[in-house]
Amino acid sequence: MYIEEKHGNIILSEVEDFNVEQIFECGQCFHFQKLDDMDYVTVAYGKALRITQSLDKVTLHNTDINEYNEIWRKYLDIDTDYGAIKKWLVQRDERLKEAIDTTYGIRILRQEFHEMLMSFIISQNKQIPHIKQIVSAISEKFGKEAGEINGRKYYSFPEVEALNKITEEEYRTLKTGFRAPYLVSASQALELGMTAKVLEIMSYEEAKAELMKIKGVGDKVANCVLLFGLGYRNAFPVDVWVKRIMEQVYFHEDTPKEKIMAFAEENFGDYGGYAQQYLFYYARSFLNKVR
DNA sequence: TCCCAGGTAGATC
DNA sequence: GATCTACATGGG
Repeated sequence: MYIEEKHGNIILSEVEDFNVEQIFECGQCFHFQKLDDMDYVTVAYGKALRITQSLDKVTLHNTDINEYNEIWRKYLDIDTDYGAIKKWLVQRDERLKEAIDTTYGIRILRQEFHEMLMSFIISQNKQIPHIKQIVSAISEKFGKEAGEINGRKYYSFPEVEALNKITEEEYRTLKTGFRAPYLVSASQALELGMTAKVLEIMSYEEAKAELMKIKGVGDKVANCVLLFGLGYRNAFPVDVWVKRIMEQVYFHEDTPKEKIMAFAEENFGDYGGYAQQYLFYYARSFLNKVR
């Protein structure tokens, strides 16, 4: 891969294992907008970024090499060798091949911890379009301006300080329903010093236990936060879709979540998070059509 | 009208 | 311990 700064953009050439549509549509991120085919805007770390792709050329619009190195390089997981990970997973288990061949261009985004915590609490028992809608409503009402692209303003997810001013009633007016008190308890935990820095130095089990002390954070939400917001790439969130696809591919019968998680830990190990995301997106693309 | 959605807490057995 | 259910809101 080559990087150059040109006309106020950062251009990545000869990019491998990268598909901007798959990266944003695969269900890991709720804070983006599709402008056109292979043309997306994402909001993270206080900035809005337009990303376009044509074959193996990826353009990060209106940014520079400093910002790339400080934010987007890690956010887009540029330094991880996905070719090697996919090869390892398929060698380990041939049954992953079809899912990985279909969703080949996913990258696990490194998103902000506090946003992942709040977003995945919102996500429970909700469909992705509605989750996106609530995340952008919260951001527009309580976040800061993160940039203007094609005449539209984008807003970052509120920082901890701003989150703490949101009442349960306000969360309810934002259509979060029964999750409103959960969101309040999560923002209190953030206020009391639960940060990415603190959690990152813990073991996976310790960090997960810490997250699950928050009311409204169970096993699945905790694993999503660990995977997408804290860098624990062994985390394997099991939701209805992952359960369905794992049952179809591996178990051929109704199987408890615990058994699925144990299987993933045993077979996918440190790469469980990657396997999970390939399977999740494949399940949503493929099982939808079969039904 | 009924069922489901990137689930979890609390009750009940 | 392992299951059952209520929980807001929206879409098919």
